[in-house]
Amino acid sequence: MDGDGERLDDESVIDLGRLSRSCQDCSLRGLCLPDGLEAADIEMLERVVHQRLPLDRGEELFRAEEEFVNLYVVRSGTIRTTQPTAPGDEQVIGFHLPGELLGLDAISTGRHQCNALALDRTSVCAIPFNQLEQVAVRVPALQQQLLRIISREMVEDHNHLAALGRRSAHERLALFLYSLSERLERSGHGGDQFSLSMSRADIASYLGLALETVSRLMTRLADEGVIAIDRRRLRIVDHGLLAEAAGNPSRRDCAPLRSGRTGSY
Amino acid sequence: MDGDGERLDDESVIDLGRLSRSCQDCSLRGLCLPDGLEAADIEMLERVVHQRLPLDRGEELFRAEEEFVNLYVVRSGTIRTTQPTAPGDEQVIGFHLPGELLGLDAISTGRHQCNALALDRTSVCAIPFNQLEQVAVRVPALQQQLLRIISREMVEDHNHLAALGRRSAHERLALFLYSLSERLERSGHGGDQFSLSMSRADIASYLGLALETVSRLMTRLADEGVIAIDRRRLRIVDHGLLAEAAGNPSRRDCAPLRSGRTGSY
DNA sequence: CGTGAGGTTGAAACCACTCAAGAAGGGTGG
DNA sequence: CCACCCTTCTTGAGTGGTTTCAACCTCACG
Repeated sequence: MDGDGERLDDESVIDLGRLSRSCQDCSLRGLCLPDGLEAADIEMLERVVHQRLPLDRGEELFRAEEEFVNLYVVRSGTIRTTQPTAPGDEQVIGFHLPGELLGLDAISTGRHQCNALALDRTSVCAIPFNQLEQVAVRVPALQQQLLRIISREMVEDHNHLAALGRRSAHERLALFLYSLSERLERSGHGGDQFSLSMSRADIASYLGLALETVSRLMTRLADEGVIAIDRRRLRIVDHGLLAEAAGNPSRRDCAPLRSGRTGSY
Repeated sequence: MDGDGERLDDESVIDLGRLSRSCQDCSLRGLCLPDGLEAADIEMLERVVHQRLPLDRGEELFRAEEEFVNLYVVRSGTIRTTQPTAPGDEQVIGFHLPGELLGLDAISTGRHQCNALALDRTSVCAIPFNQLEQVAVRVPALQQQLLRIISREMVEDHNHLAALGRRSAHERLALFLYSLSERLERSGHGGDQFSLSMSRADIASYLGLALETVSRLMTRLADEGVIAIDRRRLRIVDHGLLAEAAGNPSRRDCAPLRSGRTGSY
């Protein structure tokens, strides 16, 4: 409940000091709100952004129904957002990787709509939304950037909807791994080999499948030579095969990323 | 289709004159961008909004990949948006009823991401986005309202995702009819009895089901005394039963805050 | 070295899909 | 006005992909 407006104690500031504390220097600058802004504008933005204490695996960032105070940007780690459906049951809506904003769906009602939980040790920047709006009034470029980001989020939701609507379980999982790899690469991690921060149950919920189905298909993808998987450690063996299994998603993706070399090496 | 920048000829202006031509007088004011704005601000908004010639059933408002020029608000009728998936195949993403904005997902890339097609004779207001942004710079309330609307759209997408992820076909259809009824009522139509502007195939695609399944379940809902249906003419016989079949969606919308323990992960 | 959470694998059941045929409008031209 | 066609919708039968239920494995951790 509290925590949103908390002060950072000295210790944590020092601790975080090793990370870049300004948006200017942040390695995620190009993915985040500052993208496309002038230095002077970024400076105004910086003044309202503050870093939270890192969350441990399993800690909650916010819960549905809580008052909406901050938007958050993931700096490192992973945040899982879930939508409460029936009491005791929740649907995974998304996984938020470094550079990605979350909390946008709370703007409409002033209360969070979903639960946000750290799957890793995760650090985030908090951006008090009303302050952000005030800066945006004076910095049109920021306002535009905010809209662009929300719009991009919407496009991703629509792609996800299309996947849940028409694709087979096999395709869904392949598409999930494919886009996860792309996003990780974008945020600076190697996209070829990484560790899944989410459980099979999380993936299953996200893809609208049963946990066991995800498990089975994961081994099937491994058998097909598409990936190599050991518990949560994943390596993409053949990008071409993965793209194929995912239904060649490159055309649907908006970002004109260089198409990955499909070679195995 | 071009048409985005077209001028309204005299005839059409006269024709449309019978409808309220200003946002101030518009019956949808409370649902649309002007909601919450001062009269003076609405006036500024009005200056950039213009009405399009009504679209006939089956006419396209825009197509994916086209340059993004306008946002649109539905005044009357229905617009269906679809996302191209495989060549020759598309997934229905949403149905836009009077008072609802569309085109928001084009902001991110500057190109439309989906096809928008009129299911009825449909009239819309067009809002050139770059002009809207300029007005928003001078009218903070408009900027806030725009964000609120996008955010609301996002919440609806998430609800839809949750429905596709976990719910049975029966529940999905019930939920669809329930929310359709609610939205129609909100926009001034009677929510008890209305005509479905979309085909069974459209509904099926939207819900991630086969056309035949929708047809079967529609008659099943009728047999259960939930609805009465004759081709596209639909009447909701028992709201309580419908809500129940839909999984009591009202509780999710305004559930009281439940302060939970932090997640046992 | 037990314990438990997370993951894998198997067998059976089921829901929704596919294929297929037929019914019911709505429109068009004669 | 009727015959015809075409689209849309309904209904049936059979199939299959996914789920469910259940047992077992494996590793991390106290």
